[in-house]
Amino acid sequence: MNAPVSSPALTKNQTLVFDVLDRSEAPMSAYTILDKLRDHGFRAPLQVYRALDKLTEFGMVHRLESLNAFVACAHRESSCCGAGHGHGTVAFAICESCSQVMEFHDHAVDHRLGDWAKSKGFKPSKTTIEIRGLCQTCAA
Amino acid sequence: MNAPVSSPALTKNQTLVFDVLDRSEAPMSAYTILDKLRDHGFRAPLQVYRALDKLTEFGMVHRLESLNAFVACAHRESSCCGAGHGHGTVAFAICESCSQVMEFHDHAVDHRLGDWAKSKGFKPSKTTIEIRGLCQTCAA
DNA sequence: GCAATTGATGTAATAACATTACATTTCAAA
DNA sequence: TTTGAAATGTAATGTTATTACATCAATTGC
Ligand SMILES: [Zn+2]
Ligand SMILES: [Zn+2]
Ligand SMILES: [Zn+2]
Ligand SMILES: [Zn+2]
Repeated sequence: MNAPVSSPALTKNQTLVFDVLDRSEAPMSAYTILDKLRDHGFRAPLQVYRALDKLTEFGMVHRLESLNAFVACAHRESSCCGAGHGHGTVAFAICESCSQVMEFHDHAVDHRLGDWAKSKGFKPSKTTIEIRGLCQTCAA
Repeated sequence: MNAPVSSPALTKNQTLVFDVLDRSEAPMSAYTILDKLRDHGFRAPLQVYRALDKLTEFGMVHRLESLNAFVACAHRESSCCGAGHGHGTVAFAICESCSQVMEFHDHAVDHRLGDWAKSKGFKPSKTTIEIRGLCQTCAA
C-alpha cells in the first residue's frame, strides 16, 4: 500500500522536468512542460511523460487527476506515514481561481478509507483525493 | 457546498445517454457511449458531452476523474446528506481488474475534509475521492 | 396567432492529453 | 570488452474534450 520508493539520482531529462515543475507556482500539463523545455532540446511529449512517470514513481511529483496536470511534491521532509517522499495517501486542495495547490496528509481520512476498504475486502493500490474550490485569498 | 439539484424530465438525448450508462456494468468513456448510440442517431462527441454535463449537474451521473469515464449514480434513494441524488461528497472504489465500481458515502471522511478546509479558509466546490485497486473477488 | 427569447440539437473542425512502435544511445555489470 | 538494462529520440497514432456556428423546438409575452 503505497510503499516508499527510493529515489536514485535523476537523469538529465528527469532533472529538467522536475526543476520546471518545482519552480512553477501552479500545476502544469505535460504539454506545457514540453514547451518550457524546447530550449533544452525537448521535442516530443514522450520525453516529458517518461520523466513524469519516473518522478511520480519516486514520489517527487504528483498527478492531479481532476486537472490532467502535475505538481512537484510539497510534502517534503518525512511525516507521519513513511519518510521523505514515500508518503501514504495525500490530498490536494486546488484553487480554481489562482491555481494554487495545497498538498496535505490527513491520517484520519486515510485510516477511515482504509477501514472501509478492509470491510469490503478491497485492496487499494492508489487513492486520489482532490478538493476543488477557492483558496482563502480568492474566496475573500 | 454540493447543494442538491432538481432533476427535471430528461430530454431525449439525456435519456439515451443515461440509459446506456445505467445498463453498463463498467464505467464508460464519452466516446464509448457515442459508439453505443450511433444507431440512435448520435454522430458527434458533443451530443454525448452535453448530455453528460446535464446528467452530472442533476447528480444522476458521476465522472471518474482518474479514468476519464462516467458512471450512473449508484447512490440511489436518499441518504444521510441530502435527499435523492443531491448527495454530499461521494467516494468510489474502482477495481482495476474487473472495472467494477463501488460508490459510497463516508460521513467521517466528508466532515474531516470539511474541517480541514474550514481551518484553511478554503471553500470547496467539488471533492473527488477515488480508490483504485482490486475488488474482493479479483484480489482473491 | 406571432415575434422574441431560451434551451436543446446537429455538425464540423480543432485543441488538449496520452500512448504505441521502433531505432539509437548510454552506461554499468559481468 | 561484451552485453544487457535503462534511457533517449522521433514519428505516428490514439483518445478525450472543446470551440464555433447553424438550426430547431418549446415557452413567453403581446
Ligand atoms: Zn507529496
Ligand atoms: Zn486562490
Ligand atoms: Zn451518486
Ligand atoms: Zn474486480
